Amino acid sequence: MATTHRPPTLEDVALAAGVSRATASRVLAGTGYASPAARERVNVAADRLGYAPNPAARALVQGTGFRLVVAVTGTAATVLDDPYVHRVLGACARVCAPHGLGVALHWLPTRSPGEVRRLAADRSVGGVVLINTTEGVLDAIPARLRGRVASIGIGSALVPAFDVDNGGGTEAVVRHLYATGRRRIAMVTGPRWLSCAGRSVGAYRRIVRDAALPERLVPGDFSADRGRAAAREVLERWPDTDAIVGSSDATALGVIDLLRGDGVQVPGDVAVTGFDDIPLAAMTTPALTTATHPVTQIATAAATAVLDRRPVPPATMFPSRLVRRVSG
Amino acid sequence: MATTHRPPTLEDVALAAGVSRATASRVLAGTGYASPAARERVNVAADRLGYAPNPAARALVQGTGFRLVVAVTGTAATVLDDPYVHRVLGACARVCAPHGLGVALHWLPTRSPGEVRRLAADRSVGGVVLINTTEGVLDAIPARLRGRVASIGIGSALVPAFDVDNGGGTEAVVRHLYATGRRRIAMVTGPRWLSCAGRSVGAYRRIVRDAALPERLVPGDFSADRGRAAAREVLERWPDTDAIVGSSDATALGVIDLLRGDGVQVPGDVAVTGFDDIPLAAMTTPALTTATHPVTQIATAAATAVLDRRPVPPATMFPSRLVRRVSG
DNA sequence: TTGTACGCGTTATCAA
DNA sequence: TTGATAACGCGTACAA
Repeated sequence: MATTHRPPTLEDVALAAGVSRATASRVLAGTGYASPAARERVNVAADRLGYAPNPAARALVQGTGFRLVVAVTGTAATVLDDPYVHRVLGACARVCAPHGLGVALHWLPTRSPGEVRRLAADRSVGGVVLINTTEGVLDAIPARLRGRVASIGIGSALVPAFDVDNGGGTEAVVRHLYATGRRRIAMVTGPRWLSCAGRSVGAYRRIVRDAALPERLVPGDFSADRGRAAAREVLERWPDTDAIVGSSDATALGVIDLLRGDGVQVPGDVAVTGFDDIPLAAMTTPALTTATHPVTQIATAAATAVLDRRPVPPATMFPSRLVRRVSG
Repeated sequence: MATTHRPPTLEDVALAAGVSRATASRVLAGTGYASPAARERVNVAADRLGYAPNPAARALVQGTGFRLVVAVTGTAATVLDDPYVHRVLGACARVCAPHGLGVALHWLPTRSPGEVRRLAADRSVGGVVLINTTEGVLDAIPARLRGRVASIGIGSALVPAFDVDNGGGTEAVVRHLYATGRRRIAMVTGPRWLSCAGRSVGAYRRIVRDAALPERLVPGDFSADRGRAAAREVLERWPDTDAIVGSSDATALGVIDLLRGDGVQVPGDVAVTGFDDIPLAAMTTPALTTATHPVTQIATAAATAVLDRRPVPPATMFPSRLVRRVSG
């Protein structure tokens, strides 16, 4: 009873089942031949002993890795401080837990897409989940990683995509503004290099064009500070604007802050919408009208695809759903 | 050039340095004897080859683990969805990265403190960072984990604590309210089982007693919903209250929401303060007066203590600093 | 269908 | 001070 409780090894299981380690391994890994009888005995023994394979040993022999790396593309390492990234990391961690794997966080500089090769060369890396990735990064991914990479955002022939229907979401938001009487709708865009942001801009342009509304675009970068600056720019260039579409909730909050500071009523004078539905979008005053995205679900799906190594469709789209609150 | 780029192993380094694997290991691990000459040659070779030890192999032979587990105590697994937890996870991940380790997320049920033993038994666990831990959990930690556990919150003889000076922070907040003329100050507490919340309550009681103010305590649980309910309770029991101290920012936002819904001016009629300074506390209207905490720094310190295995003081306190904004 | 034997990269033990 | 060598737990050719 006082003996140190060494976790059961494959050897223990094999011994208890009366077979060789090799047979036990084949049964548990589900690969190779094994008689039904042996199969049964091994499974029972493993269950009884509470056997769990040692990921370190497995990683060592297979060179398969024991870490799932969440790799974030961005211009600076500060992208790793983003709450959204942390949320994805958390979801991945929960998927990894039952496999005995850990997760890691890695910055992929926008300017040197080849950096991803270093990840691929690291034998301790079991898989990679890409965030905010670019085509440059996707192109640099070596074939060796095939089946062990997934992207939250755009994908490629090698990399399955798990993405939000940004275009659809933006469309829903803009249509909603139109439906509630707004006719001079401006948009604060996301960073130019991010293609998912491009889809939002595309949707916006399409709708205003079809409805013969003026196109009013101001560059942004998802930050609240830039939102403030953008709002000022909008006010100066087009004083009659009656709605501003933010490309992120932080952007929208920055916009609202500046507007109210200038005595502009929200949503009375100008409606403002966000994008993403961060936890506090519901708590602000006025509560933010925005589009909500199943971030945890998406991250879970991406991580699962990487860990299961089963064939997945090249692109899985997740809905972006309008959340009507007060601001717009 | 087309050869697959196998990462350098210890063997490669030893070969390049003209010594045996054993010597190279001793030099690189910093343990055991080695002549200055050999030391030099090995280090140079390792640098040139860009050698990094394979954590899987190391974990296998030492049984030391390749994952840092962030273990969160709470009544339900949903505590793992908390943005604060994710932030700690992110900080730990950044500390782990250079060591080639991954991080994992684990729920420790409040009701069964012994659960932590399962973590200790898992050989793949290199270390544990505790969040919101209880004395029950601390007591259940086996000695085997000594030096590989750190706690963000309370500690024990075995477990060094990395904590925010909650008492000091709450004191600063309440004193600030007093200094700005508030005399009937209520407090919405945190969950009872969390001892760090207890320190805040203690600080509050001490101050109101010393200043001969009425003590007005309402139980909370850090959530915005509970904040709303608590605010209603305060309004009913003590209608002349002129300040409400929230034990978290979410609580404060819930309080503000209900107050404004009832036509109570914030901070005109009632001042409201939060605690933690979450990213959006600065963006709400009115912007939240709160206490800010270096969460990332704290998590980094805790993770570093676990990974470095160097002796650390039993308790390291981090300051809680008042942030004066608009709400109080 | 099963078992033997080797290798994965590292650390630890021991003899030289 | 150094270098063989034996583990660590697992997967897998290869032989039986």
